[in-house]
Amino acid sequence: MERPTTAAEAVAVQERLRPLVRTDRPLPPVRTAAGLDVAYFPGSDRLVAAVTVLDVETLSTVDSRAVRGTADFPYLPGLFAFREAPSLLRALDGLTTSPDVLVCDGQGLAHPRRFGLACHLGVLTGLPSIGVGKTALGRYDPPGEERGATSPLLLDGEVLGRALRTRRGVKPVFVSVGHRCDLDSACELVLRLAPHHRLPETTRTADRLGRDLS
DNA sequence: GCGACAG
DNA sequence: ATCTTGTCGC
Repeated sequence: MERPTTAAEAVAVQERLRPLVRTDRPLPPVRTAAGLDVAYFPGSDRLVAAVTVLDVETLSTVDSRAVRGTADFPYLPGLFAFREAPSLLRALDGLTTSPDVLVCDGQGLAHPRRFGLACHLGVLTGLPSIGVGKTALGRYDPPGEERGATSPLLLDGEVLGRALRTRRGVKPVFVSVGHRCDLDSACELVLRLAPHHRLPETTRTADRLGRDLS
């Protein structure tokens, strides 16, 4: 991936890659889904990028990879991908198998320039991708309390994702399309991946893997 | 000056 | 993201 030095350069990269995002078709059939997450060493820019690949039927882990690295870009809202994507791409390269979809820890189209981490990783790998954020970027009304309830996630007056209740009475997650996917199939998959907990099993296993090594 | 601000 | 105790609930 390209590695800009300044915020202005990073924005330019996003503007150039943005037209490559495809969201006009539903997610192709999915057998395996990858979870991606990054854990940091306390008080430093050292990190562990972790990827786990799960069988979506059994939710068992069929492949995984973790790599150590550094955050070579500061954390700036809207430029999050430049901090974590380089290491995550190295982790993906180390996998034995190629997952059918990437489930990313962050936003996809729900982004000031419509190019969040999930779009970024999707375009650079060519793989379908979905963004699942723990906090919203944009505004939303609380979805119904029951599991599976959704409400639109709005940014700049545009529907860019959905608040999705994966567990009754628990704060929703925020789903947006990354690449080669539509919002309906993205939410459907996230719900399948999160039968018991708030977050999908993909991000839970990746989070654990990275945390254990940091 | 004030509020917003993925991880 | 990470720093942090106890507490309520399944």
